[in-house]
Amino acid sequence: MKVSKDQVVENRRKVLQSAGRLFRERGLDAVTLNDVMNDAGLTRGAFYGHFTSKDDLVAAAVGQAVKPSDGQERKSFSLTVSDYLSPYHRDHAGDGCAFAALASEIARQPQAARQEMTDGLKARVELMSAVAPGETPEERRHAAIAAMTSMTGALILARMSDDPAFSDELLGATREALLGKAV
Amino acid sequence: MKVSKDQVVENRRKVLQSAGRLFRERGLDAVTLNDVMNDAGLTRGAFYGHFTSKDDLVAAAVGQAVKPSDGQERKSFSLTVSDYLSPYHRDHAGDGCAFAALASEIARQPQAARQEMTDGLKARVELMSAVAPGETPEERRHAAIAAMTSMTGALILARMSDDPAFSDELLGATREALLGKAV
DNA sequence: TGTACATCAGTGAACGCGCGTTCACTGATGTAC
DNA sequence: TGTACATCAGTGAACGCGCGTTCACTGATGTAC
Repeated sequence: MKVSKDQVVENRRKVLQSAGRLFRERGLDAVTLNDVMNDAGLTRGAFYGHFTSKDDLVAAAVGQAVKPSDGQERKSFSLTVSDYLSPYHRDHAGDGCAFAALASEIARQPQAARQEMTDGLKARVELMSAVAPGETPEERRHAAIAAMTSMTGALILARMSDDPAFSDELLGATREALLGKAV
Repeated sequence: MKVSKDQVVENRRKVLQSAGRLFRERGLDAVTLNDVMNDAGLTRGAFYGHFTSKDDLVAAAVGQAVKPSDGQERKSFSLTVSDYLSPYHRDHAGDGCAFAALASEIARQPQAARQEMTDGLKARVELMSAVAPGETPEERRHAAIAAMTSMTGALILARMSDDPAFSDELLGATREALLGKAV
């Protein structure tokens, strides 16, 4: 049955939110359109009213997921790093960093999704450059990039490891390298 | 038709090699058993004489792919980092680092594959600790881990980026952070 | 404002395809004598 | 060493399943008067 215009907007929002969470939790291929639509409270057939294909959904969901949430840009460098490399973040991929959860798969996706994620990463580097250590803007930007690549790699490898102590060690050693032993 | 015992061993080796390369190039889900067997010069039906399932192949291929090749352990720290973060490595995933290519997907695979990769990562950290900078063994081990997480993250994000200049910048800034500006 | 009707978002069954997996068969290997 | 036959790695057709996608239909919305 037809629904109100507001409901259409709300439904699309729910689909994108469900897709963003499920993709980050289980990966792109393991999540079916049925999974996404049911999670959003709709049925399979309604999908093509909102998106033209699964690829289209992936690109839109990634674009949404890499958009920095409010408040993120206000955190200090050391707090950003500590939160990112926390066991909690490792164990909750669904509402965590989209780069760590999806970058490998997005690398093999069509152009649209890659561009969404690339733009999101550039924006994140910009934000982080404002709080990263360094004397000059160039130094701060490079420190921001190095921090992003370190954190993403550490989270990915920590999630892969099936040995909890080793997983913790990966996070800890990476945090030390970025912040020094004191923190 | 039946083949000689030597040929059986050789065929299994070829299948593992093809799987390792194709998985790293295209990801686990995008590679079919048909792809792997054809690449190895065999047909689909022969697969189950060598492995019990695709999951079984994934675990075996990962175990093979993370085994350090000869000569790798003899490289200096700075050469290891420079080679790893090179555009060539970024653009040739098939015979490159299995952690960067597959860790995200292996995290969602059954126990066997995760354990193979975790053991491979532990071994790699050990090897790298021998050449990593630091005064004490603990410092060198932490430096080795920090280098591994940085390099893996940088390669993954550089492969994802659809902007070549930005991709190069990710590699370069990470290399500088690990080796200093001089190198 | 109230009513009649055209619109169209959502439903759920159906389709086609490609995948992992199975299996009856083939014919070269390797063993028993 | 030579020969007959049992073994079994590989073949390729077939199966069943689940996926992305399509479509005829439904019924609430929102517009025209």
